[in-house]
Amino acid sequence: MDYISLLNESQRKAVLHTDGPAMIIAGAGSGKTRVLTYRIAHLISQGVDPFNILALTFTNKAAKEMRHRIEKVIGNEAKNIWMGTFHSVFSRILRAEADKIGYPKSFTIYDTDDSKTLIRNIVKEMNLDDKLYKPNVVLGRISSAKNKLISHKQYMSDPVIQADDDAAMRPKIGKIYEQYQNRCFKAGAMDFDDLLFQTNVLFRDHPDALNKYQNIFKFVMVDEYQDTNYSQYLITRKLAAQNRNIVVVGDDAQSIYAFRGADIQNILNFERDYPELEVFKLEQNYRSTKNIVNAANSVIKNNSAQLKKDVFTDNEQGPLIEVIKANSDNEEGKLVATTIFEEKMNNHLSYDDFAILYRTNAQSRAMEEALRRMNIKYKIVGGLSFYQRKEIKDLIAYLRLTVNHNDEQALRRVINYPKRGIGETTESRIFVTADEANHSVWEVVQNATEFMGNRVGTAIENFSLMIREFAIMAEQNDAFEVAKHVAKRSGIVDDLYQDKTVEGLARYENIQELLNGIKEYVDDPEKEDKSLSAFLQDIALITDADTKADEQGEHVTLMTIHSAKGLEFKNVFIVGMEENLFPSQMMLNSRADLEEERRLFYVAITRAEKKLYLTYATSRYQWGNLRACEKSRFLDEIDPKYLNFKYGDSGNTATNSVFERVLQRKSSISSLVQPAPRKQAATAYTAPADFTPSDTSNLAAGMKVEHPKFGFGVVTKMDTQGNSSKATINFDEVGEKTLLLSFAKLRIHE
DNA sequence: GTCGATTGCTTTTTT
DNA sequence: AGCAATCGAC
Repeated sequence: MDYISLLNESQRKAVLHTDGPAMIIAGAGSGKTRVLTYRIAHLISQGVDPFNILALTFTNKAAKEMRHRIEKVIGNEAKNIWMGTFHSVFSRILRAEADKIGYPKSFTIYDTDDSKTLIRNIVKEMNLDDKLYKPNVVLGRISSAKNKLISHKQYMSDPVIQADDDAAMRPKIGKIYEQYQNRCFKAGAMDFDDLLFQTNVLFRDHPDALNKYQNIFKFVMVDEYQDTNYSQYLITRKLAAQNRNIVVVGDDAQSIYAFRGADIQNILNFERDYPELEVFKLEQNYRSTKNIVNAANSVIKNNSAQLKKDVFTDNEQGPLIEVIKANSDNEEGKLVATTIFEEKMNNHLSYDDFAILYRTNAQSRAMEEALRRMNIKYKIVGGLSFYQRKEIKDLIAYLRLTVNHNDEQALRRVINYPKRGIGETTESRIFVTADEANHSVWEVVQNATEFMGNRVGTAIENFSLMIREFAIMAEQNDAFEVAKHVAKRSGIVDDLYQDKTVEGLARYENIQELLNGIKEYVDDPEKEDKSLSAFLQDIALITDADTKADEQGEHVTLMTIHSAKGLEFKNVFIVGMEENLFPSQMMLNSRADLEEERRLFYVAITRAEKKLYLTYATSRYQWGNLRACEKSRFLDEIDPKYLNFKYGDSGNTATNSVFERVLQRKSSISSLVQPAPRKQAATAYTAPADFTPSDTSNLAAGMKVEHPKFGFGVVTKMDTQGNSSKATINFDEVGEKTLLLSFAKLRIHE
């Protein structure tokens, strides 16, 4: 295959560069993936062994796609390339080298929920204020420390960090970090950040291991380099230290993961580390129309910190970008759905040609509803994935515990599910006992009758025997056989089968689906290791995409802008273009944050090939009540000559776009489309800041009271039974309510 | 120890 | 509005 002729000049130069470090600055839609795949193909055609190539991507999806494309060029050999996300590649390596750093070979990978639960437990055990030490905040601190390779020891001895935490009124985070790390270690578990952190530890403390992988990975390639953090940067630097054959591809304008520790500094570091570096710039966009490319450029221009780059396109001018204003989030959904329907019909398109992008997952709801109402098939990427469902996590927890008996989070999850009379008290006693007697938790579980009462002790020991049985079975059988057995024997299947509600049935089916998935996994001829342990390792790193997105007929795609990175669609809707939503409220505090938000907008715009729609609503439901919204500042940053305002506030003249027609139709059947009048204000009462509940022991009928949520009202009836009192109160706004005085916060007036 | 009710928190993005 | 953690009652 003569792939060279398919490339433009700068692409070709980048592909033909096979020796020494290089950086490819690739603008959006400039054929970055094409360059990467062809470069790998080229290396192999030059005689490089695919086993010596390491290609790191940011998502599983990207890895899969690239492998697929390389396969097309060079055939089966592509399978032998080391390709995957940082997390998946290095978890494989850690698995092989685990004993060197003191972890079990089949260590567990804690997902974010596991981490948060563990932190919650630790905070409780340390008797700290859980209002202050919220799992999210604490995990965030720990995570960013790990991404900078700061261990808990360093964390605690660093005066600057300590000062930060002190100032935030959270001086104990270092202590929590230490506890957290110890507990993970004892449980034989790594969290996402550990996969990278421990890889660094491995390479730091075991030069032989480092050397081994340096020799394997003679050629290193990193995609989306702008999104790597320090920990990842250091791994690649170490791996490439000997051969110096490292090529990174990135676009600083598309750096959108600073919140996860990604650091633009890595690009600068890169230039410093490799003075002999060659830089290639890919500036021609092949994806989008002129209007879209230019609009994107006019947006990103507002950022101060950018590498110099000039993205242009030879594509057609294309239609203007439509800006659509709606009155509510529901109307926004309707307008989007209707427009998609009309566009598809008029232009003989497929629903596959449409994507709806939003800033936050919560926005999908209104869109889904509208699409469903119009019978438009859609698919949501991301959000709560299959593996996050309770019943799935339950079964997985059994499997995890089977493979790793010390997995604390898994044990806690299933020791009393299905119910076997091991309650909360007993559970914490297990852990306390383990701690005091200096045993592992599993030792206590196995010999529970020694430590606790006979009845509960037997229950626990029976549980441990069951897990042992699973483990023995797992030595001889593949993941599917074990999982099938576990699902039955554990009682999960029975438990779900009892529940005849719709949701219960769905849960039952989900278990079946998981089992099917495991079956598929073991039947996959490309998987060498079909053990339960290997399976668990694999799925721990699967998040959203991979789950057969493309198989089920044509559909509109819905996702966050973050998950849309690297993808492209003919028609793109960016919805929720409102202040405090996009840009997000949380990102308005610093210039750096706002610029990241703007890059995110840039990414969103450049997903579109042919036509782009930007929509916003003037009101939207948030936390259960209606809020007025203002249109996003980002809309004003696009040069208006690329825009076509619709239904805007500035009374523009009619044109014949699909959208206009939609609106006209809308007004003619307004009774159908108008959102039902909402009761406002009634529930929107918010207590004044100085609200303090009164002592209600002398409350009596006729008194005027104020409730933080229901507002003002008059007590109409008192009802005291024993020591619990109920008051019936007629509220001005929400009518009569009966409240338990021991609960209700009431302020007595007059 | 379990169940149902109530509170209060969430929403930024992901491996 | 929706969910999880918590609380109170049986």
